[in-house]
Amino acid sequence: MTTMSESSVGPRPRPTMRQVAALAGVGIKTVSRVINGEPDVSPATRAKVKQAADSLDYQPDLHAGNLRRADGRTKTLGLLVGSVANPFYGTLHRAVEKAATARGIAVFASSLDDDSEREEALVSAFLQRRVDGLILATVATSQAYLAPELRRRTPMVFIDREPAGIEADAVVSDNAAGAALATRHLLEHGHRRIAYLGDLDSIQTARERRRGFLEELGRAGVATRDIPVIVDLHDEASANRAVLALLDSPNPPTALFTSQNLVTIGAITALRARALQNRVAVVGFDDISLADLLSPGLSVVAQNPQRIGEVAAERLLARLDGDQTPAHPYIVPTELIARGSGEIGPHA
Amino acid sequence: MTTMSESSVGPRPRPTMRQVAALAGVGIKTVSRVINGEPDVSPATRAKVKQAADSLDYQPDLHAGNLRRADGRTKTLGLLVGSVANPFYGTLHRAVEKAATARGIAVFASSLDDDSEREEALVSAFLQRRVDGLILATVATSQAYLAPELRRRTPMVFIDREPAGIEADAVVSDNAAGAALATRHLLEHGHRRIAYLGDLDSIQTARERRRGFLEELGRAGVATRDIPVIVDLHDEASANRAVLALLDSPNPPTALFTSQNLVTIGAITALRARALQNRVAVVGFDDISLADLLSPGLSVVAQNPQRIGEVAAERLLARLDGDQTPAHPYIVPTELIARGSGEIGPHA
DNA sequence: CTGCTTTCCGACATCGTTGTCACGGTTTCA
DNA sequence: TGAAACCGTGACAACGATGTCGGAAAGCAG
Repeated sequence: MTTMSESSVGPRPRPTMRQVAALAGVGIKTVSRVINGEPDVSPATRAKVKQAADSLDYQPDLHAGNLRRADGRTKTLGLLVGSVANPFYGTLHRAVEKAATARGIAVFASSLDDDSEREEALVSAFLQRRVDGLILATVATSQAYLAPELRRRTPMVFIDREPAGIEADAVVSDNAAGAALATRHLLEHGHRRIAYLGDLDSIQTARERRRGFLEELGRAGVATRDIPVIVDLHDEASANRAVLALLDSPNPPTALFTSQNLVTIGAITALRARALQNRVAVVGFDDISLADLLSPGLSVVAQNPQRIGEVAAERLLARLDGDQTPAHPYIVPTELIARGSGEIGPHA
Repeated sequence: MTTMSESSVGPRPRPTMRQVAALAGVGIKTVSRVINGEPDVSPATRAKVKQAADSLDYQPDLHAGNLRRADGRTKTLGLLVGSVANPFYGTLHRAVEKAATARGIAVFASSLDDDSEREEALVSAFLQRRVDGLILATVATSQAYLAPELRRRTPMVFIDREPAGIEADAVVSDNAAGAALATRHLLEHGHRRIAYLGDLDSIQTARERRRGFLEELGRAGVATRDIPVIVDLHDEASANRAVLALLDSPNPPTALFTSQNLVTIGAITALRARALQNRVAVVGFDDISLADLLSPGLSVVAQNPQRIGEVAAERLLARLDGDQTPAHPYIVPTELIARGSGEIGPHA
């Protein structure tokens, strides 16, 4: 008895075009034409087919169609970022998604978490799903493994870091110029003893920022001999320790340039621990939400993740549309936002 | 002349199993066996095939295989969130992704942006790509349109808000209890005139939070007649204005309960504008990064987006593994984090 | 050497869709 | 009035893989 009632509401298999065709009393190709909005179907037939499809809740199988379709496009794109939980990449992801969705393209997103081991596996997962293009924030030392895919004309845009071992479009912040901007700002406020607190030196962007910092000091004629340059800080705790050590040293810096979010936060915490947040200047690389509500407000060199995402998506879509211009890097400018902490003068 | 050199490095078409088979001198089915690690292939043949596949950079087409495969699984899952740029959903996304990737499942993510018009279209895009399951933070007033899909046994887990019009698993924060928690905290610190600042009343979770607030006041025997309850605030600016108006009123509140991130920030900004941040207590719903670096530190009722993502993924994967238990809601507890702003006593 | 398993492998149909083509029926035009 | 053009439609192969099944070769017992 339950059998009967169950079978009446039980799981209906997902309908195929063939079943829609049978219900509408037409050939399968006609259904295909109606579903895809192709011409040469009489209005009456069209209506019949639409009704049949609706009554069965028919959803065409995009991938089956793709198998046969001439252009072979899956209307799908792969996005590899550091972590989808990182607001920087979240904003970037949103921008990419916006451009993609406008063209009916769905986005696969994956997090790399600085694990170069996973990079190739995740890309392979995208490729097996036949994405139309890739947007990649890579971390491995070389992207040469992508060369065959590049030869197959799979559009590929690198973000955040430039690729090594292959030639492909890249959209990156101007890390060196941004760091120089921050440095000049501190110099202009009278600082000479500016400490540099950097991320892992294995990261290309981290090295770029350090280079920008040192070069700006050089341009200003400041001897870099006595400048504390500390690298390989990758989290809040290590940055905190490093800054405390600096502050407690015989000749502490009058200003800090922190090259990354977590380092910045660790540094601020350390300054507060010594009640020096209003006496030691800080400029951080990368904006932080609520930075303006801190006291003093946090001055930063802000990247523009939204713009990076927009440009990357624009490049990828252009390639998909047949753009054959040579690959080259796109630089997205950074911007100095003064909120207080960077405008503190030097105190003996 | 260029023709020759170009053809040698020119784009090679993506190889198929058939081509790997030809190169290895075996049948196509044997290649299939090797690629999928099936038994009954001699080690010698296996090696030959592997080498051929490598030399062609063969990547199997997951979707073509899927068409024929018995279980019909695409190893793909759809995640619909408010916005991938929102850190709350970013964290949740990361947790879902982690569980999925561990099983070789890729994640499609899409942002809804409170646009109920897009909801059905985005779900349809997922369905046409034959995702194995859905995790959805919905916004439309009814999810009845998903009933046919539910009958087809497509696993589906709702997050953040419970679905309307159908029965399905849901993983949500305990909004009412969390609001009550915040309210009790303020009551215990002696406040009686607590203003409520809420999000759009059309949002289910916002209504729940308001209910929790009012019920807790009721339990404490506080007359709600004179309690300012302001709703339909959805951004920083409107919250700011509302709080300024309250502070300038004849009988201003001694404490604020803000029901959402942006509202909280708008409220804090308003308090600072009147230099009252150390005299009027605030507890916000939802944690904010850097909340502990503000002065006073911001007390909040924190949700646990990571846990929500974990539970949602666990439920979905269990359903994929055949779990048939009846659908029901899972409640993820909230937590009060005291950092200062919520512990300010009432000032006349 | 025969007959039986076991091992390894490939021919073939098939998954759900689209591209090609041919067919019957109107309409149009010289 | 006949040919040509067009419209609406469906039969069929094909896309790249996997499931089924049968068969050749090798191993083994009698």
